[in-house]
Amino acid sequence: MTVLTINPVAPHDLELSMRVMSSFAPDEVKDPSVLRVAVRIHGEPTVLEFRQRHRAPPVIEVHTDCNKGVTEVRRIAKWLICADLDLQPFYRVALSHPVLALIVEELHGLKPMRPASLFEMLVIAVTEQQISMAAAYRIRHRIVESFGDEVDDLWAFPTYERLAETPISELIKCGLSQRKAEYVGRLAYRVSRGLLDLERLPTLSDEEVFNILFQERGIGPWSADYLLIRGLSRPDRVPVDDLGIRAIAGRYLGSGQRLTAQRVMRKLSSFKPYRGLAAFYLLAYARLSKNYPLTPL
DNA sequence: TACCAGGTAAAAA
DNA sequence: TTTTTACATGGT
Repeated sequence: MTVLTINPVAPHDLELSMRVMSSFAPDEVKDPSVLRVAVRIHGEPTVLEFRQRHRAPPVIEVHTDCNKGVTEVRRIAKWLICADLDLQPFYRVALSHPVLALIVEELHGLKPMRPASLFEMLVIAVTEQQISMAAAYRIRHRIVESFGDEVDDLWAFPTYERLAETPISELIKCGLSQRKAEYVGRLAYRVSRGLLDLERLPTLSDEEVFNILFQERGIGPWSADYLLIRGLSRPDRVPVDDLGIRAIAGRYLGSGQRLTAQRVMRKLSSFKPYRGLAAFYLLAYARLSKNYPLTPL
């Protein structure tokens, strides 16, 4: 058993972040004070357990049975919870806005959580195209339980090598359309052959990442931006065609009706360069509120 | 039962 | 060049 300590950039509220994440992905969380994730450390499926020990300054403890590659464990652990993300500059911008000021106060310390790998994020994006998040989640669940690796009671997401050698017909059996199954198979193949270099993306600018992803079959503008904001936590990126964002921007920043993509960007423009974080906070607030107490402006 | 849900590529006009 | 269409599952 290895235990290591992470000191995230303050503020960081892990339990709040977990509550928001689990509201997006209908995974039953047994103990809300512990985050448990299956990842691969140098290829070996391992469970990481996160607990927040102190609030200010934030201290988070990570437990794992993996006894090799402590450096890699720390890197992935920090990556998963966005430990290095500094929310303060965003908060300073948000506080000057009547609606966001209330929301960032309510959700102080909320950080997005990332999937364990950018390849998983690619598959998440493809599965969530057009269909509901619940339907996409169920399909992904079947993919994970068919081709992933079980560790304790959790599943590590399938490797791209595994999905690259999986027949398209097997992916279709998980509930993907013919087309999406081809996208996933092709992306897995291209990553495994080094034709699509995901490792390089974190070092590139938003536009460079967007242009690389947009060239891939099955990755359109929505998916490219979805990976940028959710997979790479680029704080200014907004998947502007996103139905959820268009609805929530209408509810909190507009008339109540779903906005057009153009109007979403107009409404978010004052949060530059943190438009994506602003959208994330709006979505998170809506998810956590049974009703929607903030009236439209 | 319909219809819509955090889009995309390819066909048709 | 722009517009239309097929597509998969799950919730309401």
